[in-house]
Amino acid sequence: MSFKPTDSELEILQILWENGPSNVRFVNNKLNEAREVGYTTTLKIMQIMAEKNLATRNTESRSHIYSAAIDETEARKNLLDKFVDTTFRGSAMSLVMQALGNHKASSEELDEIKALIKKMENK
Amino acid sequence: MSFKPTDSELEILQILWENGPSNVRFVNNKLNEAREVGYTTTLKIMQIMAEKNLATRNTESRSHIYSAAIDETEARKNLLDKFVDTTFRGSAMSLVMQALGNHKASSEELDEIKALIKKMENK
DNA sequence: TTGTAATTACGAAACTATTCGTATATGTTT
DNA sequence: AAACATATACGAATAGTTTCGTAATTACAA
Repeated sequence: MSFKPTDSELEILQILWENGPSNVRFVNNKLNEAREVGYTTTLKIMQIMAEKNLATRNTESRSHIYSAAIDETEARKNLLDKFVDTTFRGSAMSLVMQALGNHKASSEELDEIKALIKKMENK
Repeated sequence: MSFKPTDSELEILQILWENGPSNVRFVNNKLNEAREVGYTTTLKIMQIMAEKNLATRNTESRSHIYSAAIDETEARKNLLDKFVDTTFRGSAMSLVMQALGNHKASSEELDEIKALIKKMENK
C-alpha cells in the first residue's frame, strides 16, 4: 500500500474527513471558499481518487457520495513518517523541537504535552 | 518567495546541506547509494535548481560546484509550516503530540523538550 | 411532454516533473 | 597529436497532474 495523494487529493480528503461522506457539489463548494475551482475539475479528481482507492463512492443515488478510504489518523501517521524522513532526516525529535519553537502554544496545550511526556517516561 | 522544491530537488538539497557545496558527480553518487539514477538526470535537475534559484553554482572550474541557496533551518521552517497546514489543519500542537506518540524518544531527548517547554512557560 | 437544471462520463489540452540520448566542449594520457 | 574520459548543454520522450469543454444522462418543473 502506497499512500501518496497529490496536493489536490489531500485537500479533498481533508474536506471528506472534516465533513464526512459528501457529494461533488459539496466538496466543490468547500474548495471554492478558498479559491476558484471548476465543478468538473473537482469531479474529475474525485473520480481519479476513486480509481486510486483513495476514496470509495456510493453510486446508488444520482449524485454520488464519496467517502475517504483511509482514516485521518492513519493518513497523518503515514504522511508524518514520510515528512520526517524527507525533511528532518528521520529525526522526529528535531521536528518536535522545531514545531514547538516556531508556534505559540497555550498553557493547556503545553500541559497536554507534558502529560504525554510523563507517560512516556514511566515506561 | 515561494519555496516549493519537488521531491527530487529536496533530495538533492539534503545532500548539499549535509555535505556542503558539491559537484554533480558527487551528488549523483550519493543518490545512487539509495537507487539508480542516471548522471544526466541528476545534472538536469541540478541545472533546473539553479534556474529556480534553489541552488547557486560556481562555474569557474570545468566541474561546476553547486550550493544550496537556502539555509536548511529556514527551509525546514518553511516546509513544516506548509505541512502543518495541509496535514494537521494548521494545528502544530496536534502534530507535536502525534510525532511524540509515534516515535520512541530517549530520556535525553525528552529532557530537551521539557527544557524547551519550561522556557516557553516562563514568557 | 417539453424544457431546464444538475449530474456523470469522457477526452483532450496545458502544465510540470522526470528521465535520458546525443552533441559538444574540455581536460588527460599515451 | 590522437585517443580517451568526463563534463555541460540541449532537446525530446515519457509520465503524472490539473483543468475544463462537451456530450450524454437523469431528475424535475412548467
